[in-house]
Amino acid sequence: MSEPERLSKRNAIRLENEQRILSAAEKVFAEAGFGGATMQLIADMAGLPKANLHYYFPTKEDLYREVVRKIFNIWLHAADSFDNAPGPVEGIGAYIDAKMEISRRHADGSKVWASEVMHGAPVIQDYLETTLRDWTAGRAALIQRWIDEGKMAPVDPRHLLYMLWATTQHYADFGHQIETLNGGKPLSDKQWKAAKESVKSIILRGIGAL
Amino acid sequence: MSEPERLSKRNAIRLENEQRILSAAEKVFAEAGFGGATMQLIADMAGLPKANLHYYFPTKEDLYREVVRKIFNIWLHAADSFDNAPGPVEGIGAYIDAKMEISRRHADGSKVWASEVMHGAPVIQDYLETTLRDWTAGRAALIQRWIDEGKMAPVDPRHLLYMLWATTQHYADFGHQIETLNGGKPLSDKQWKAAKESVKSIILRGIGAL
DNA sequence: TCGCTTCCTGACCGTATGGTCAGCTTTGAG
DNA sequence: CTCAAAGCTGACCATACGGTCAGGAAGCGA
Repeated sequence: MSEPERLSKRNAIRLENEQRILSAAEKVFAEAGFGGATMQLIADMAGLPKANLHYYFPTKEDLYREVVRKIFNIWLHAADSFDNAPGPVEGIGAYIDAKMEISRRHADGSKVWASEVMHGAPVIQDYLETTLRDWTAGRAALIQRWIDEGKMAPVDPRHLLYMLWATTQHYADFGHQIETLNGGKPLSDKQWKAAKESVKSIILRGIGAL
Repeated sequence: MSEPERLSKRNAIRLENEQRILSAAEKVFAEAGFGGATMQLIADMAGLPKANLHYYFPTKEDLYREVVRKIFNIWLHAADSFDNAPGPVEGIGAYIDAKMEISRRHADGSKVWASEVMHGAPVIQDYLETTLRDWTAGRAALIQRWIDEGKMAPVDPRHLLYMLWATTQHYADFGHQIETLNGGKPLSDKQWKAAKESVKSIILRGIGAL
């Protein structure tokens, strides 16, 4: 995060293994939930002995917390799309694009995040009350400004944000359902593009920004 | 389901206990997920000895399956709002109302459903491939008809349906997040009404039906 | 009342899981 | 080259969990 990290063999090994473990954990937690996931399965998937997992992450909860933290940061970063936008069409449009891309590229992480929140956010409640609360207040204010400037219809900024989160996240969390309804096949590139366009056009028109 | 069920004391006891168990199970599964839920906890919450649970529902999976089936039926029933509607404003509007009400009244069930789908629908895959697929095809056709009749803009019916599911379900599944962002308090009656109106107005305007 | 069925439950069991640890190997600074 | 620190792991442990079962209590048709 801060230091450039001299790449000694030790550091390389550490990074490599942590990465393998986190990656495997994300998948297993997404597929089975926290309670259903087992350290043994994560270890197998990472190609390491179980005891080695506990060397890097002392407890299952520590590992889980790290996975959640990781996706939360990706999630927050998508907010950048919002900034420096002259109006809702660019800002919200870019945000939808970014979040749809996250749903596609980080489907497992998204599921872990959804699961965590659904179960009452036992390990990231503090993030919700600080970082997320601030983030939300900031964006709501920005949306309100756009409304005041006549760039969009007077909708409740909070509910608009919830709608953005819901619609984009849905393509990850309910991906299996969508896939089933798509004849059992994952959405193609073309279909993903169509999904993005659908969401954008309905919402942007819905808030009177088009 | 079929017989009027003579209400002998036995039947009464059976119904009462099954209800208590299903109700407790819904809550526990929603809070902890399938893997994290324990029969002991469900038993305690239902006020019955654990062995009694296994008398009514032989395995944890049997119990879980029943909980999922129950919410799925409620979910499907909301579809009735769609029917006999002269156009999208009435049909989709009523559907949003119905699904928002489900999110409010059956938040636990909604979470269980979401969890089930998120984890690949291990126990209700067949429902997705039959009942849900048919349901979706029917509604998509209805929406297409409305488009052809010029009652709304030409949007992709599938993605519109996904959007309806996502936005309404969000208020149940991510209820904890919304509550946190609402100062830690559940949405009031007034706020729920505002949520419904926000969703309806954005979507109906978004599909050019207003 | 009889006798069969349903309902109920404490005690028990096998297993899987999260986690520990002693002792090994590898790395790299001095 | 030395040796302390970091990395690694097979074997092990305590616990908690899903599920079983023998045997008792309650309901109820005849």
